[in-house]
Amino acid sequence: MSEQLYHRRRELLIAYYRRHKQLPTYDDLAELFGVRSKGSIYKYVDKFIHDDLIAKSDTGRLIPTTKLYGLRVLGSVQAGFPSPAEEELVDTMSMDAWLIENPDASYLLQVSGDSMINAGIVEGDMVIVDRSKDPTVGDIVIAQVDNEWTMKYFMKRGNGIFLRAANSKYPDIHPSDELTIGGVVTSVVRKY
Amino acid sequence: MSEQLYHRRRELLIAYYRRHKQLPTYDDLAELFGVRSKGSIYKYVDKFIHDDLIAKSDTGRLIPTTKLYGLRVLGSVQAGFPSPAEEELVDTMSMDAWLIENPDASYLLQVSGDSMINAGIVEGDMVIVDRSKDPTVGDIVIAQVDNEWTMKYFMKRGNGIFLRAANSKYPDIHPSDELTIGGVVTSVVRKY
DNA sequence: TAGTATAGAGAACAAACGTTCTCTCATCAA
DNA sequence: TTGATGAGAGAACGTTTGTTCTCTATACTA
Repeated sequence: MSEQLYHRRRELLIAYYRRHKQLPTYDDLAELFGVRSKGSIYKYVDKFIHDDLIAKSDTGRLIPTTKLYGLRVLGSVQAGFPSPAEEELVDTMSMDAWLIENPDASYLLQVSGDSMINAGIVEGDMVIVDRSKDPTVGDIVIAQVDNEWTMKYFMKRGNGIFLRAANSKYPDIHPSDELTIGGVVTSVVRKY
Repeated sequence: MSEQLYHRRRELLIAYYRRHKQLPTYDDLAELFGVRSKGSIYKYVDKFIHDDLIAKSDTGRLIPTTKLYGLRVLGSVQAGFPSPAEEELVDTMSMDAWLIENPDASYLLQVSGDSMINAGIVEGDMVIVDRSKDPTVGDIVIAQVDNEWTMKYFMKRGNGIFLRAANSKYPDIHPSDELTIGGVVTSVVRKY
């Protein structure tokens, strides 16, 4: 089969999954490729499986692999990363799966203020907060202080715990009584 | 139906989709819920659709919605965000879809070095690079200098372009001849 | 030119799938 | 106790879906 045609249809398949978050059936693929015969599609699916783009369930339905929905990882800057053209031999990974360990207990929060600037967290960033994790010293936590929610380092001295900003212009906060923790920041995401 | 039972099965459905990246069939759901009757599942699916967790295709197959695979967005720190308990009326979004505009032209890179520290990008961060975007002044780009790849601000003076680090201890780089750009950094991701 | 390989058309079939109904059994209220 | 409600069992159905085959038309090779 023509190499360009195969590549184009491969892109069509990926686009389909990205849009529908579900793999097409053989009939859908036939329509997507502009082909009337399911038997022809069958041969294509074999190639896709051989390329590890998709897999098959027990009943023959198509299921995606990371290569289909993930993003290519090219290595490391300043270590001389492989040319973006060589698309083979590279790993792929999904942001969603990588960033979020406990999806049910996690939520997103937009950052305002500059109290965590030395930790590389600036206004407008999104942080992913895991409510199910117990904070340990040095973790960045979401905490309620004086009826307001803030993001601070979780610290300990002796038996007492206190909060510290990653910005020297803010003083430490020593909670008078109980400290309500809204979760531990597990990742930071910024979009330009 | 029992509220706890419904909630538990709702979680089972979400977990299934996260693990398989594909929605179950009615038979799969029956096995997942420990129920033998497909007819019973049918009523559950109606509730899931009513909750906007899933939808149906023309042929009755289940397709996911953002509520199923997305993450809850709770608002803004320091603006008094809603209690993590109120799970209604909140938006959901998918990291993958939000971060990556051109999946085919994007790739991931791990950051080493401290040249972008003032831009809030530190060693170990992952950056998402879009190869299809043209850089404009002020963008953070991946560029090849002396056979090495670096991450720098893209700058212009008059007709000439040059690169600037977000760390005053590194000097500006004025490329002698051609400057190879590997893409524009569109987002930064950090995991603790 | 003759021969070969290959993509697609098209039909056929068994298994899987969504959908609908009826019936049973447990729970709860009056 | 009686009646109502609702979840699940189970069977039945028409359709969709994956799979396999045969045949035709086209492109390429020698």
